[in-house]
Amino acid sequence: MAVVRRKNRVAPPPEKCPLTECLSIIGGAWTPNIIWYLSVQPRRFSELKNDLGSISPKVLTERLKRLEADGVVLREVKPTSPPTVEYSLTELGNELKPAIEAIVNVGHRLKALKQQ
Amino acid sequence: MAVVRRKNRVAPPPEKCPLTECLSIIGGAWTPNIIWYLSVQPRRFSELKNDLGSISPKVLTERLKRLEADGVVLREVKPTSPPTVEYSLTELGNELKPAIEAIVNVGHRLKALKQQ
DNA sequence: CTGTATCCTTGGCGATACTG
DNA sequence: CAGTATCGCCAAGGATACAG
Repeated sequence: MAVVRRKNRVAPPPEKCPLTECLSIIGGAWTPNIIWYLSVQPRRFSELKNDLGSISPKVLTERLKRLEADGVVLREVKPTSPPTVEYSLTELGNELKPAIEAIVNVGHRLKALKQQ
Repeated sequence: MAVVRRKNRVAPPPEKCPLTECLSIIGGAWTPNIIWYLSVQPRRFSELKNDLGSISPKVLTERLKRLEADGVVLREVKPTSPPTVEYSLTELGNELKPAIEAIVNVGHRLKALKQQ
């Protein structure tokens, strides 16, 4: 007796967690950074490679193909010499920007807090 | 001659990508979902385990310890019988909510677009 | 420049059993 | 209930070389 018991929970989880759809797109190493750089301006393969530092071309190709298949990134071959390829965000890709920016904002705040 | 060359890029990448800080916290399997559920209400270990479905206790422990060390999650042992432990978001943890919600919103939109 | 093709490593994660 | 302790896997990612 006199056992203290916790109150029963009233609310079950309010909604099955709906993160999966979006995370399946922006998940994976480098992907958020790629979207971040493309959100600033369209960029070429080698420009992205430089932006990202140590990414291997294989992985960059993989990510870009995936993003293109998801309708997030547009790939355009320019008739220049030598041929160049320009990657940009599609309209759908731009919908990801608020999410990325929210992450960036929190990143800044966390960094600030840590330095205190 | 008459070689078509692309215009030089004016702007270099505007800012070193600032995603790392935040992604090091919400990155990793299950982590965003844990924050998502905790953002609704404080929850116990086994409640989270149920919420998350197939997560193993080992991984859940790992994640919670990490989040606690990052100052994102608060762990409180309640003097009940049997002893229970309640996890909740700290003030810092609440700062992650906008990012999570942005991801959720995009997830919904992507899902809607795919179904068309 | 823009990728492919191969090979190899690692650590994140799952499964299971067990403890206080 | 709330976790540890072990074991093992395998797929994501890195390194490198090569091709159109």
